[in-house]
Amino acid sequence: MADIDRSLVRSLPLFANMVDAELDRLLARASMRRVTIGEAVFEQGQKASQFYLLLHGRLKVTQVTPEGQQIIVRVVHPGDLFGFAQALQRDDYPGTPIAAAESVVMCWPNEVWGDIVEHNPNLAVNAMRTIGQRLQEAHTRIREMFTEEVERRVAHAVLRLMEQAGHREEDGIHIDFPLSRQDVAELTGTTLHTVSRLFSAWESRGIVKGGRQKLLVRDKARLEAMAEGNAADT
Amino acid sequence: MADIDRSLVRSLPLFANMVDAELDRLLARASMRRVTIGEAVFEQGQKASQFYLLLHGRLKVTQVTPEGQQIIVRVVHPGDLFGFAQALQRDDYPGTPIAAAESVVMCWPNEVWGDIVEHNPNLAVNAMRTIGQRLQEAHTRIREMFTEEVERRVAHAVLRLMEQAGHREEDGIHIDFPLSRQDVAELTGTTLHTVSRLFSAWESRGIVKGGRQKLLVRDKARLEAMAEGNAADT
DNA sequence: ACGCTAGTTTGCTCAACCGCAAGGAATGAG
DNA sequence: CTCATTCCTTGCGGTTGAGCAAACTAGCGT
Repeated sequence: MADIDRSLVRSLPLFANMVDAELDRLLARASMRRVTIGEAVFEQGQKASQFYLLLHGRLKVTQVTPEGQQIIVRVVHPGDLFGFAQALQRDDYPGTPIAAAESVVMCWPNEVWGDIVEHNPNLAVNAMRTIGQRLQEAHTRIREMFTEEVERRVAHAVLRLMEQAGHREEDGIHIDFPLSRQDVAELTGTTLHTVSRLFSAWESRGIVKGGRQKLLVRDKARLEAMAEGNAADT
Repeated sequence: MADIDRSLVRSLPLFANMVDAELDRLLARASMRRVTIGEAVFEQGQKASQFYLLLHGRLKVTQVTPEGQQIIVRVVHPGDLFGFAQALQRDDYPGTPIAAAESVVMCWPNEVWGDIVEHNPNLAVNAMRTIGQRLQEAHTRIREMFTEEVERRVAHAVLRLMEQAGHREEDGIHIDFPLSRQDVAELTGTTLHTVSRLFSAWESRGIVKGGRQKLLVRDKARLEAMAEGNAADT
């Protein structure tokens, strides 16, 4: 297999305090894979044999309920680990990561995980932090679901996406990957109808500008005010 | 400080593969504390200086929204770690654990955590599994919130409590700690009114038997059927 | 350039569930 | 034993947002 360049991953916080030699040893065992839009990296329920790192692109992790309803559990951004099911004491993958944009992932066989933890406790600590943050996020989301109305939830979700995937443009901040109304609905626990209505209302007030699988935030401050529940008139 | 007996914690999965000497060393640095009903072990937002293990009793971890709404993030059962905020890259506690029953907790100063991870990667791995499971749970809950109606959510919550804190009795399974309607509401994201109504309806169908801060599941099968969405007639 | 498909907008209707309000039972304190 | 507190029950509107249906449009392939 072709060598993988160190520089690809060196800047990631996950590998921040790892010496070069160690890093190279890790990369030697990795493989890479391109994933095209709409393709799944692996499938929910499938036996977990590898763990992954997203290098480039964007993934949405979906789960399907027994009744067939689909929801988006989270969005994977470049630099995030995902699919490390065996670290979580289960042998199948709990969700399906689908490419929302052209993506490149890196992966290792499960056995490598044990070695990493043994030889490089630092990395283990980092990984734990990552999971911890994810847990925080999940709790935040639960709290929002419990206590907030749809409009505020959607506002929060958009703000979060903006932070994580926003890209400054001339007339606002653009979310950097194809994102349909349906996606936002599945992220916030509503229907695409409601999301569409909300976006329309916001657009007429000049807060955002929508498009097909596109979203541009023009007035971050007003959006934040709405997320905090300040009755948004005008 | 009085020595803490090894047998107290030996049976916990968290310490499963730790040698006696190591365990003793850990216990030597621990302190213990009794918590009475309604008392908080620590407060949300407070600076995190220690991490904890619940030995006996039951805690409900609450969060308060900026608007003052309270929700129960999770229930801590004996043997669970909690309040290990610094492992999650934050220096304050994200929630307030309140004793729902007379409880006994064990705690260590934060510095111990680093030592543990260094000297005993096994424990770190176990801890990570714990967090991982918690993340799973959170995702399950999110999915339920998104897709299920109140009745099914409450059914699920009750079933989960039953698994984790159920105690076989003559005419059903009793939930082993004081649990008000309000608590259930805060666990499932509804109001106590709705919960009360549901319990009444269930009781009249012989599925559960309620009481003041008490709940007895008489017909687990029917409850499960309801949680799965099978229209519950009769 | 054309049609096709997937994504989007919008209107209408209806049920679930919350909020308010008022009364009722159980537990504990004195 | 009595009172007070806390928890629980139940009724009644009112809203929110889901569900259904139908038209619209941007972009893609041929």
